[in-house]
Amino acid sequence: MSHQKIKNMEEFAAVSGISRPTISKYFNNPDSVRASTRGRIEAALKEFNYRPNIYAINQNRRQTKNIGIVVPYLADPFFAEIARVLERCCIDAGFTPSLFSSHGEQALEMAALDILRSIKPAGVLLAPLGRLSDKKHIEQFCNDIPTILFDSNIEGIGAAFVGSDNFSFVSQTVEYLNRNGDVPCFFEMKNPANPNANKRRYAYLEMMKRLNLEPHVIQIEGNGWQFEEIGFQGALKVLRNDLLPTNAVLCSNDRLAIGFLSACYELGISVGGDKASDIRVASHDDHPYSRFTCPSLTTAAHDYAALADHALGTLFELIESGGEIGKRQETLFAARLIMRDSA
Amino acid sequence: MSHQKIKNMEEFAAVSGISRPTISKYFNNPDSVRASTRGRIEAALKEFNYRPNIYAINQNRRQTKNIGIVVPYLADPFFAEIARVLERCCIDAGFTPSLFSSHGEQALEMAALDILRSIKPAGVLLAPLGRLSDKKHIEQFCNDIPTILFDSNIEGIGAAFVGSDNFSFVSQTVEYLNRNGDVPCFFEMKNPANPNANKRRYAYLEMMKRLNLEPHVIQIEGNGWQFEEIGFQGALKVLRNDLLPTNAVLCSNDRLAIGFLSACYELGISVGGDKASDIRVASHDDHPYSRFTCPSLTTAAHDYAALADHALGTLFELIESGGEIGKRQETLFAARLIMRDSA
DNA sequence: AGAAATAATTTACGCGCGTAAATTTTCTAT
DNA sequence: ATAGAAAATTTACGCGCGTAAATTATTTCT
Repeated sequence: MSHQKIKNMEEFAAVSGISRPTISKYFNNPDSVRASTRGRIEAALKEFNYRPNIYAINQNRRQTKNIGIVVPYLADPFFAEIARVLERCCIDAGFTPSLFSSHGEQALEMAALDILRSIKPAGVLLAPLGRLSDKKHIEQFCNDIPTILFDSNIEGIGAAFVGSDNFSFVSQTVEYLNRNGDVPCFFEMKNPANPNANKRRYAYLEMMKRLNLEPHVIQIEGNGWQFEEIGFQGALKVLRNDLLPTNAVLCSNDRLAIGFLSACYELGISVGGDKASDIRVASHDDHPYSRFTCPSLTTAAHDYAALADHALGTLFELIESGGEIGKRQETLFAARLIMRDSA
Repeated sequence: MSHQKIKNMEEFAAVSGISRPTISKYFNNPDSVRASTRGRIEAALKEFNYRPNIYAINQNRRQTKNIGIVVPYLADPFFAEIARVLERCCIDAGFTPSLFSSHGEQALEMAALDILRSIKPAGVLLAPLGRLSDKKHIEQFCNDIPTILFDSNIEGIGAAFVGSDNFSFVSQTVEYLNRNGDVPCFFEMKNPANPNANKRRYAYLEMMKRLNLEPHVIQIEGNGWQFEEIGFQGALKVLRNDLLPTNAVLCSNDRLAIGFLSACYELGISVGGDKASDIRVASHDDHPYSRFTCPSLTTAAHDYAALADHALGTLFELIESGGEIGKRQETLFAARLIMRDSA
């Protein structure tokens, strides 16, 4: 049964029989006080259930223990998953993560950064919207607050970038599709929001050149983050008008592919890696649902854990070094090919 | 070009030529100062770009402007979507939402509540894990902080509950499946984490009784929040062993249905509302991807906006009334049937 | 045991703001 | 123009904690 309600550190110091500055020291770093003292404090803590006021702490500390995480679109399971891993790592490292989603809108990305500013985070992990981002706004933010960009790069902005090696992704899928003689065409949005999309197109073109094959890029209309719908509508148009130049389709990302497969199904076009199927489809990202598409989707997987580890590791270095980390580094992680039924 | 950096409200008061208490008043409520004064403050604000220190504000205010939002599993697009709507409403109402995901784990749900405690939110919207929740812990939290439960009810806990009328969901889908003579069987997890699952089963049984049909409940193994995988494996087992009692399957939720459809595809079982198909499948939730399954999924849709509106409306009332709102109310929203190709 | 090193205590100030009371200024209505 | 109301100012205190300096107590080592 816990005793009277403890109001502040002063009172807690009184009931625990330890001076307030020592209590304060303990909460900053439990190991900074003698073991016997620590024991007495923790005993009192059990009995009285006191927690320091986080606002008073953060007002006075030079640095908060907050880490901001901003993703462009949280309803995209890819970002939900990466956010989950990042949050966990932050907590394990003794930081308090704050998660924000830009929901695909520039205004909300800016709003998220403004709120982040106000909570004075020790550091921020930002996956920018990409093309829609207000780069000046982000640059100003990065000048004031230690920030590491991930997933979507903006040249020269942020202390570092951690993302995917898009060439690794595309080279593996292209090679795989081509392994038994199919010529892959590339299916993407005409105006992709995410710069990875452009990198993937370049990688596709480069790979086709290396393989001495003629490249075919199919660019569909559509804006925003409803990629499945965009892929679906785009695929309907392409398939109905028989605009598919080859019988192997490489989608820029899994969400487009989900729409593409849905359109194939609707039109009665069989998809699969076997000879009997009309076309083969592969993609990139290993979206959590790519296992459950019909047919299951052959794709290239991110290493979520490695990406999260490295991004946070770099951020912690940055924080500890007081915001100086030397030259801006870009780290890219390779893909792992996931072979399923669609190709 | 902005002038020198303003450090605090004192300095901002100096450069704007207005007294600090008036500035403070302005930030608490811009309409509480005379229009001419407001104009001068906002002019200075443009020029100097000052923002009050949020920690100092929250330390001294009786109430923060924070609202906590906790969902059980953010990688579930249903919760991602509802969180998105809730966040938006909070911001529009002048509050600062903080989003947390329990990631399907009791420990993380408790951790989220503990962090929420520390930021002393004006109110909290909590969608509990359900069966996995530590009810005592949640109850204690609700005793201290104005909290409204949503999606998943815990009897008697929280100031109010806002959720779905599961009978409305199930009655519509059952009736629809039965409209041309099919007898729907009910496909669900044996140990569902979410209490809605149980309500849906009861609703199914009740509806079958009313229609004078024999009910068939298929309960599959599996734990956790990987519903698609659980539905997929469960469906494989059921379909391979020919355990399907009828040719119309009503899944408890769309994520299970996504797995079910994937299994059907893999086994070459045709799904659809037409005569030629082997079975019909329907479900509940109108998951963002249910439009893109193969075939597209007939389901019952939530009214996200109404749910969010009402939950936040109730929370604001609760906050304004100082935590007293009278009797605990439970509000349930009806479903809207979405007819697609799977049934 | 005593000296040196380490840890805890006492004392005191400051962080940036909310807020209350008393006073002065400005506005509104007659 | 003048009284009364409304708004702004002045003054002052407190929130809960970080943190620094000086002092005292405790531990560690020879």
